[in-house]
Amino acid sequence: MDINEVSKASGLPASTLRYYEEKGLIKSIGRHGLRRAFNPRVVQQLALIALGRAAGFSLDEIGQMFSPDGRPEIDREQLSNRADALDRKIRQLSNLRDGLRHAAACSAPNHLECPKFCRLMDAAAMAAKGKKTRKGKVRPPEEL
Amino acid sequence: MDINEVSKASGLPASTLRYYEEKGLIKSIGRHGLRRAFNPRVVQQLALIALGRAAGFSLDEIGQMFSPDGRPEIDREQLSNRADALDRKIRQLSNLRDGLRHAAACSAPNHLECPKFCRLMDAAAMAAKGKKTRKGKVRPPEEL
DNA sequence: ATGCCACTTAAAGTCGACTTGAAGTCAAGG
DNA sequence: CCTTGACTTCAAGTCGACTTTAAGTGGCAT
Repeated sequence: MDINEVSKASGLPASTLRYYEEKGLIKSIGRHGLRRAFNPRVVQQLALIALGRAAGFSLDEIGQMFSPDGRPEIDREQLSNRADALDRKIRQLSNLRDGLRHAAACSAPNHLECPKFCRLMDAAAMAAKGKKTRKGKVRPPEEL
Repeated sequence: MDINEVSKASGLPASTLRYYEEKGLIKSIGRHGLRRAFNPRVVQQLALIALGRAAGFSLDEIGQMFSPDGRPEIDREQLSNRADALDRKIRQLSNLRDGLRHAAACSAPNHLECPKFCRLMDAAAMAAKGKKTRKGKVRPPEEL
């Protein structure tokens, strides 16, 4: 597959594919002249990468989870830690969601005066507070 | 409260507070010489802002949710949309977590060949793919 | 009155994840 | 053979959310 085919199949712009290759997340299997040739497997790899991004992992972290040939082969403890981290995040987002849901329904003039809202928000905030002033950005990379 | 007190109470560095004020997310209620003076209410406002960030809102979006004086007057529909988006994300992350969990336990040589892993990953990927924006159609107001 | 120093500002820097631009290469069609 | 244009590289630019830095200010203790 040439880069354009992969681009179409994966939905990612060619520039991103070059960038990912440069970063070592994927690799091309050869060249036709200048042009990269990709193994079709790369498409599934890219799906996995997108998934990792969606889960909030950085490209570097993803690079460490999947060997460049696309096989997820990291030590099971790390895998398990990731799952735990995800679990905590899920719980936090759940509280947040409930808070938003309630805020949308509740008719208190000021949400800050609604005890239910405050309770839910406190729960969500609590989970967020757990981590020390890490300087990572919380903003999710892709809209899901 | 001076900026340092707010900083301690909120856990945010003073530089961030100045930045937020510059962006119009919070405002100081006066000056003592050069130094900003804050109303203690700002601490709760900051908690709300942190929450908004955690929910995936940008600072600009958050800025639009608060009336100029800081009272949350959020459009309920937007709130509800965001809750829905959060919900989809939570489901996706849950699948991902289960996938990781399984990968940590499963002893298949290559996870991509494990049907259970693939199934979970597909489910997670599906959630990501489902909201593909078709051109020509009005895009829903939410975007997480 | 003097000097400390926590605060101030404006501007520049950082970081991740890309995107864009300029300049070059080369397989294929005319 | 020559042009075309999709690809290439490398450098620089962008964006959001801050942080850092350099230079300045002014309340307060001495």
